[in-house]
Formats: sequence, structure tokens, C-alpha cells
Amino acid sequence: MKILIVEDEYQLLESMKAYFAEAGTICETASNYAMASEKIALYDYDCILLDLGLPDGEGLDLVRKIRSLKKKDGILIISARHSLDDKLNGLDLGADDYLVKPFHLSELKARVTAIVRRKNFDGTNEILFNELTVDLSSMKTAVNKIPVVLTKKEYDLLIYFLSNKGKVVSKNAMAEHLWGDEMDIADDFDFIYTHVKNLRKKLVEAGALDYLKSVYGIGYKFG
Amino acid sequence: MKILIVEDEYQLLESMKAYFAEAGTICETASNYAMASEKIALYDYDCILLDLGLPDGEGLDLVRKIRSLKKKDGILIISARHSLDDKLNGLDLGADDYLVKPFHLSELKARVTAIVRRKNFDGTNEILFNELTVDLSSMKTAVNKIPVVLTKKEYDLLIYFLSNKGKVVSKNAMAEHLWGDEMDIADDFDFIYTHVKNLRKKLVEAGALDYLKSVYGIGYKFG
DNA sequence: TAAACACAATGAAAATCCTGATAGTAGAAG
DNA sequence: CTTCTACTATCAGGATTTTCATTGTGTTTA
Repeated sequence: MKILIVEDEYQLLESMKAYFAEAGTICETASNYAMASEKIALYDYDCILLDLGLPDGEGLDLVRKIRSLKKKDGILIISARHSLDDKLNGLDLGADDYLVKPFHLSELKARVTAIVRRKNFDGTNEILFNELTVDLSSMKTAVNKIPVVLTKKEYDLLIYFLSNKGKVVSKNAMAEHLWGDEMDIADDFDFIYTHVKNLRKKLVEAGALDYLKSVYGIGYKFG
Repeated sequence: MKILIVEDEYQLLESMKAYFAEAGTICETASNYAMASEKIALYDYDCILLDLGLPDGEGLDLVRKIRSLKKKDGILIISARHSLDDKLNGLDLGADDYLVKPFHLSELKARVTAIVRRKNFDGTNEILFNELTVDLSSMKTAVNKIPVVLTKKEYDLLIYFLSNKGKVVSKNAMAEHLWGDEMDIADDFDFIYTHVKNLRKKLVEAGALDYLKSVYGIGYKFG
């Protein structure tokens, strides 16, 4: 999972980042309107955590912008303002949820998880695909009800494939989502092959069909 | 693969037929209860797509009939009715899945594929053509019982030719079937020649006759 | 019929992908 | 702190897929 945190208070930004990173989420950050705007235009995120009180621009404009770009990133608005107006405005413009400062990091995470879950999988916390089952809340995977133990990367990979079922995903996009922008796009993606191989092997050995087709020169297509 | 489509709406019937035929599936059709009943009694299908709203009989009776004949055809019920009763009834009587109108053809196809896959899970599903044998469940090919090792594309190609035996297949259709949406608009089919060549070579070297005729300006004809 | 053209087949080479072995790393356990 | 273990990354090989250049074959036209 990959999120963008837009927040100008340095301390808070760092805590949020640390909290999510701890849980294995790829975090990118922006501390002002301009940076946020740029990153949003360039990348896709599972969820954008957006503080409305930015120094150089109106946060709600970002919401408008994201939706006008037809992007499907989840949006969680964070604000110190208690005004009902802002909240309604945000939701009207297409934000998915709203959180008022101060808040507990655990609540923040719960809401982000909820948004991502809703966005990708219709609110159920289980993904079903033929003989394959993935329980998002417990992060357990199974083939025909028989548990399969996946590593973090394998699990992330599987989730990514499942949430892009039927679509061709490029290795660039995969790297982008699973490793964030620490990784140079021009690098080669040998390590992806290995994770794909391991994931495939575990699923097939557990009795699943191999739904993953490689698309020569581009990436993969699942389902 | 061979399916029977039972549907009284002419337009829908034709679209479904076209969609499956394009993918190399053999399609037979019936537009009323009587025709369906007759075909079902006479032939075996991998899957029967059954619309419940027939003019001259109750579709669920067909399900009952198929099962009482101990036939193992897969059954996918299609209906405009949302009622849970119908769904449960159908599944109780032995249907394999249920689809409510309106639906996307892609979903229909996915469900049919799933049914057929389930049905053939441990049964050996073999295609036989003279000295040629293809085991679909294990994806193994043989000439006169002697195994021939094919690559994925070669295998796909062979299956496509076999399921369109006797018919002329265009290179466009081949590309569509073997590469689908993974490939952008293809203006160049050079790679098909290569795969055809490799497949031919392997089969002929294994002792099979060359059943593949090229059709100038269009594509190929197998058998 | 011969020439001109379009399509098909071929072999070789390049690009990409898969696999197994191996080494580095981080966290858990002792 | 050290060892153990599981995970991730890297690498080299071989396999697969695609591209390319060339040659061969069928079709049309003069």
C-alpha cells in the first residue's frame, strides 16, 4: 500500500510517516500545496491524507483537482477546523472521509484502512477470486480454504494484482506501488521476478491455477 | 470448448454467441424451451447458459431435467429476476452459478470459464485429433502418445487451431485471442509467423502431419 | 508469360523472462 | 551480544518471446 501524507507541521508529519512505515506502508510526503499538487499529478496513491491548513494554498482545491483528473485515489481530509461546512464541502468534492485534529494515530490508520478497503473491494474485508481467498484484516491467504503463508512482499504483490484484476500492470507501476520512489525508475527490476516467482510457486503448490500471465515487455496481467 | 446458449432475446443471443465464438468456443444456440430440451438430450456441452425467462416453458425444469439425466454439463442460470428464491431454487436443482441481467459479457465469460474449470478439475479433459493429443488439465501435448514439449504460446496456438478446426481463422482473431488487450493495436503480425513455424516444426518432427494450411491474405486453416 | 507486388516462411539475433543458487539483512530467540 | 531464521535482493544460466533481414511463394496486372 502506498499513501501520500500532506501536512505542514513537521512533527506531526514525521509521526504519521513513522506510524505507517512501521506497518509496512509506503509513505510519501508533501509539506505544502505545491509539492502535494505535483506528486498527485505524477503518481497514484491508495490514499491521500490531506491537511487542509496549508500555508500556500487551499487544500480543498486539491480534492477538486484530484477528482477532476479522474483519479481514484482515496482521500482523507484532516483539519483543525471544526466547521461543518468544511467537512461537507470536502465530502461533496469527493473526499472519502474526514478527521478532526487532534486524533490518535490508531484512528487515523483505521480510517485509511477503511477507505482503501472500500475503494478496492466493495467494503468486504475478504477478497475472493475463484479458489483464492485473502482476508485483509488478518492478512491471511488461502487456496481452497487451506492457508498459504506469504511473506510481506508476496502478500503486497498479490493484493496489488487482485486489485488490478484483469488489467495489465507494468513493472514500473508495481515497483512504484511496492517500493515507492526510493527506487529509480531506470533501474532494472530483477527482484520483481523473484517475488513473482515465489508468489506463483506458493499459490500453485497450494493447488491454485496460475492466473498470472506475463506480458512481454510490460509487466503482468492477473485474472 | 463447446457451450449451449439458451436465450430468447435475439440480440442478446447473437452478442453472446459472437463473443464466445471469437474466443474459440464452439457455440450452439436455442431460442426456446423445446429446442433447448432437444439439444440437451442429444448432446453434451461443457456449459449450458440458460435464460430462465423462456416463452414456452419454465427454465428451471430444464435444470431438473439435465440433472435427472445424470448429465454433467455445467449450468449457468441467467435471469432478469432478482428474487433470491429463484437463485436458491436454481442452485438447489443443480445449477453451478447464477447471473442476473444485465451483465457484462466479460463477466459471463469469466463465470463460464470458472464453471468449466471446476467441472474438469480432476477429470482428464482431452482433445483428440488423429495422431494428436492435448490434455487440457495438465497442458501436455503428444503425437502418437509421444510427448511433445510446447511453449505457452505454441500451446495456446494449438488449442486455438483445434477449437476452430476446419474453419479459417484470421490473424486478427488469433492476435486477439492469444494476446488480447495485452497488446495495443497490432499492425504487425510477424511474431505469429514465428510461433506458427515453431509449432509446425515441433509437431511435424514428432511425426504428425502438417494439418495447418495458410490462407493467403487472411490467416490459417487447421484440419 | 513475365514482371511487379503482397504475403508467408525461415533462420538468426536481440530482448525479455524464469529459475535456482547464493549472499546480504533484519528481527527474533537464546 | 550472538546465533538462528526468515525474508529480500542479486546474479548467472537457460528458456521464451519478439524483432529483423532474407528468401520463398502466391496473386495480380500488363
